[in-house]
Amino acid sequence: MTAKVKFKTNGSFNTKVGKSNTGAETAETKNLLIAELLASGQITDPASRRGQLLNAAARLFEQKGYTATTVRDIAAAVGILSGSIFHHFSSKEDILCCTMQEVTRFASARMRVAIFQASSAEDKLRACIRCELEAIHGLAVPGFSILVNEWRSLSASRQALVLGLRDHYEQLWLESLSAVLGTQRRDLPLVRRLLLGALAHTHNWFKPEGKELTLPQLAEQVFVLFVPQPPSRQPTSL
Amino acid sequence: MTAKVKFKTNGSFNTKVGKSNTGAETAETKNLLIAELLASGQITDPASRRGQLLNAAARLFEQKGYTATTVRDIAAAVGILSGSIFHHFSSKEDILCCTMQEVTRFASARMRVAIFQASSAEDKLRACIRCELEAIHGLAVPGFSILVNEWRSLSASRQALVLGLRDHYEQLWLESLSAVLGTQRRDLPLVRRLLLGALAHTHNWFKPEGKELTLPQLAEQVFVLFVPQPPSRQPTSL
DNA sequence: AACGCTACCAAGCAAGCGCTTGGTTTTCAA
DNA sequence: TTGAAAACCAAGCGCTTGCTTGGTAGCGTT
Repeated sequence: MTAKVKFKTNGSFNTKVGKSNTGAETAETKNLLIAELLASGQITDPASRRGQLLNAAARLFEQKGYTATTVRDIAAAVGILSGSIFHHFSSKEDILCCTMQEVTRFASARMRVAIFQASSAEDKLRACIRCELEAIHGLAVPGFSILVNEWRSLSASRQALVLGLRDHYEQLWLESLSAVLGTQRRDLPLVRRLLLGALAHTHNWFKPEGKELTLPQLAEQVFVLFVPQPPSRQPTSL
Repeated sequence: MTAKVKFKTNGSFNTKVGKSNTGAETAETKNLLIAELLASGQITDPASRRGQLLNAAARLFEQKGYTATTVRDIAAAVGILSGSIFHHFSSKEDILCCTMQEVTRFASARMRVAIFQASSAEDKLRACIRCELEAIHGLAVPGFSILVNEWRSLSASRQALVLGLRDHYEQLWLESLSAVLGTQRRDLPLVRRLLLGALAHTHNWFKPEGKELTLPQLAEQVFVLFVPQPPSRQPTSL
């Protein structure tokens, strides 16, 4: 279950990165990431039928919601009939569960790489925030928002399957937070939950294509708000 | 549309309040609030059939979700048959829309009273946070969470109906925030959205009946985190 | 007493749902 | 070339859904 996956971030991903440590990864590094996950058996080949179905499901569940998406929709998206789906998945809920698992694995790996590429502790946290925002708004991890929105659609037993993978993701956050806010702070889990909640909720109001507030700007604003700034930078009215 | 409702908070609600300005209201003040809203025609009489249906729908939508709740469920909850519902509402979506409107009106009025009862600007903001948390976790405003969770289930035209009422609610937040953080801060709308997002997300992890972290404690933690504290209270490692 | 109105019941319709079944095509290794 | 497994189609089953229809009981007004 808790397979010990040693991800090869040693020299593969930090080659093409220049000075912008908190920047988004290139398309090449993304493909490299997918190849790595594919080789380690963590995700399904997107070229296979099963992979096509999972990608289509992720997109449809994100757009229309789980219950509003029919198995006929998913099947039609890849050009097969609805009945044929059940040669790949045992049920509709199974599709949702598998989608969530692969999305979680991909998002975790992506964040791990982003943290690795950043140098300072502050930039690592910035990378996390930016990573999360990009995922939430569909710019990097298709289907990421269903992890929040469709959680209730999953039965308790299947929730447990995804929850195991989610632990690792949240651990990455905790480490990044503690490196900036200090390991002795006892409210780190609380801060992490509030921060992730604030980020998740941007899904309802922030539009990344807007010119007024770009995603990197939003990320920096969030960083400034959650991390106590040194008084030299902070304009105080006292 | 934007009816100017002059709520009589002059002397009705601040009589029974002692020193705990950020505390929850008593059952009496809640009933008074309902009576006021009922008299001003903002909500339906909970004793009427329509009111019973709206309350049942709010509870069921919150528990099971909109699509998972059938009109037969709602009808059975008040002891009538499913077909009879459509003498009170035009459609199932109409039920959701009306529920959201009344929930929004009630939550707005409740927050207005809480703000009024608090004295200092800091305590007014604390009251807002506590109000929101109590609403989110079903302790004060049944059906409040569907405003977030089931927003997508509403068509755009009906969303507009609820959105108009929501504006007022968010205005209350902005005023409370600006009174504490300063009116000159230009990121107030952003802070409000991040704060509301963080609070909304507590729905997924915080359990108000837990002994380890009570709701008032959580509210205070959130307040401390979002409002820059004076350096005397803030333990700095520098 | 007759009326009209509201609220409700009993029954069911049309549509859509997840999923099954039996049979056909495709794939690919031996 | 052959055989078997995997992948898929065509059809539809059983069920649930939101909603409709025709009729009726109750109630207050005139």
